[in-house]
Amino acid sequence: MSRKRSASPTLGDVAELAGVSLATASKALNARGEVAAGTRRRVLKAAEELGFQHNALARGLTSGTTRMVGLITDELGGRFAIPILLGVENALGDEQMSVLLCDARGDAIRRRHYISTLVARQVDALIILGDRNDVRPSLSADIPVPVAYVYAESDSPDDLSILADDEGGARLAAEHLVSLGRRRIGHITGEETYRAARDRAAGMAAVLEEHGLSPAGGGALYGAWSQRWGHQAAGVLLSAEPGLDAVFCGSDQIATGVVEGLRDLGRRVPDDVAVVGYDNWEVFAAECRPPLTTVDLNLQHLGATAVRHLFGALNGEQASGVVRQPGRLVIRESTGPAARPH
Amino acid sequence: MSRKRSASPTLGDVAELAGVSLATASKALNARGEVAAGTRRRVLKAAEELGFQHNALARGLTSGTTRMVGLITDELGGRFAIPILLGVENALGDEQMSVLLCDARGDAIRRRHYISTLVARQVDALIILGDRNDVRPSLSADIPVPVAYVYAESDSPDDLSILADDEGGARLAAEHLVSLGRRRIGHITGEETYRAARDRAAGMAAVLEEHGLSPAGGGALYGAWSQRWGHQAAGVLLSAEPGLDAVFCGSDQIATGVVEGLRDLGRRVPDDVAVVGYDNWEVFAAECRPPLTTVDLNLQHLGATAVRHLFGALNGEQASGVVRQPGRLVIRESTGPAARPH
DNA sequence: CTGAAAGCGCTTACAG
DNA sequence: CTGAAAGCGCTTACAG
Repeated sequence: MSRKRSASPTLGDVAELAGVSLATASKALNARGEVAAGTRRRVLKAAEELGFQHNALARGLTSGTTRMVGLITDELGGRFAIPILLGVENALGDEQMSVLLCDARGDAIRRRHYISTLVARQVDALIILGDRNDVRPSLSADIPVPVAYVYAESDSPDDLSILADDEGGARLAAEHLVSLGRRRIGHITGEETYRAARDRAAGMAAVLEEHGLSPAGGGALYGAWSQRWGHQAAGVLLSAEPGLDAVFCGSDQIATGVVEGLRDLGRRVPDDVAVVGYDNWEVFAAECRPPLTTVDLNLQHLGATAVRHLFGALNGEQASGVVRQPGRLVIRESTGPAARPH
Repeated sequence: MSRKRSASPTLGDVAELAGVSLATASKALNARGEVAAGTRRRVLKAAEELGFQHNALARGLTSGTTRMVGLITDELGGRFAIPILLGVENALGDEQMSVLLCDARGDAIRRRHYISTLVARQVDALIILGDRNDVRPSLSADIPVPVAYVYAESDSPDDLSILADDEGGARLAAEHLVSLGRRRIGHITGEETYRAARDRAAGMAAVLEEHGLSPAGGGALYGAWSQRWGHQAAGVLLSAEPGLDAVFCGSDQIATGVVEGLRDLGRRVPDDVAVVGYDNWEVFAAECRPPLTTVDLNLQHLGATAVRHLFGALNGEQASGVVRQPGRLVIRESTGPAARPH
């Protein structure tokens, strides 16, 4: 398999075979219009015959655009990077663009290094993906191409940040529970150091207040982003609030633990207690017994939105500020109509 | 943020500032040795001052190497692509190389298209990632650079395939259970259409036979790669084999369902029944109650191995055939010492 | 040790 | 409509 890179046919070869000049061959292949139909046909045929492919390097050098976008992630292994990356890749594919991927592994030095590597590679634009939704220092200073910050927010108002609406997502969940007639609603979530956790708690608290309700257990229970914590916290919440009739969870993993914990304590889901998750992570949400009603942040769409804005910027449109993209509620059985009317 | 790509300094600018020729500047920066120390210093200083970065396009055009590797995945969203990708990215980063990522989404046309795009972009090598470990038709015919097939096997012996040793991984699990004194060992796994499922079942069956044991329930129970199936199959297996004392599962997801199913039927894990998973997918394996003993296929290492072989090929080493990389057993509480001696 | 020149493979004014 | 020429930013023999 270690064939040497065989001399691939060049535009010169095509021109020769077609009996035209380099310039004409180039114009014909690029459909620049100013070529006779017959000539064009001959060139196309020659290219076809030789299996000609433009050398992207040479093309980039002359045209000034590489049709490559650099994507820097913080933590590819994390849960958020992949769906966003997928959305980016999809959107770029539609435009015949490619993504050059770098994983900074949460290291600032490495991030700077990758940025300059990508710039040296002449990417047309850059996407900087965060693994949590906190605000972070802008990195745009030395970047001569458009940049989009996705998921994590840049602290500079001159930058473009594309964010998921965590507070709004939480509101959807809470409104849903309230509309189902639930009144004693608790919130079990992950680490308080995450803005995601705080935003979701805030969204939920706001809805409860609007409806004149107070949070079951006195407020959000912060802990870890794990099933184990959910399982444990379910017990804690239940002793604090025996009349508990709903729990909104900060993640589907937590929700899975909560559902098990409630079951172990003899509560039926959703009959006694309705449960809502967050993330719509299929392997948890769909496989939970019962399957979870949850909030889908539409991360894939987040990536696509970033690409769209970047294209805008490349076309000279102004691109800065914060775009906050709404999530949606996915309703499954864990909030099925309550058995007990209120 | 939508600054135009400002005229980045070129090598010419550096040469001018340093008062030397283009050629000398190039040699100085590339440490080609044949430059006076003082000159070299001046050039370096000038480069530093201007914030000079080589234009990778121009460099690639003249040097014939881009230091980019194309990576084509089948299904980025799948469970296997990410760890492997991470391993590749890591290994490449050490060599100052970048990865150009394309997701073919399991579409053959799209795969072909991406291959030619990547070749046109002059990648130095290509990695083709499969999302299941089946054998697939070689794609190397039109690829003028070294190619490594990872996770899925190419059907051509001239190609290089880097695979996980699924049968060996299953043997580790089965040997572990037998060594613990378990004798009535069942196997619950995913879809039989997956070679992964068949290989693992075969590895387990071989070990049982070597020890003169026959499989609990009469043989592998094939189903789906889900907790739900695990939960259900646990019941099936238990009625077929009431004396069941161990289950080897085809995935951690399945194992999670099995553990729950056994608990629902009044069996204690590991006291009554030991359970082994597969994948070492942390969010399941570590969060299961009890945490799962499982097989880690070392996927990240698979990616690194592919990169190493590819570098070998770039240096003219012969690179073809199948490399099968062993997994390892991760022991957790789900196989803790049996309470009942046998 | 240094530099002028050719060349990598393309595109794009500019003449004809 | 067609083509000769310059140029993109670099590297690398080759002379000096």
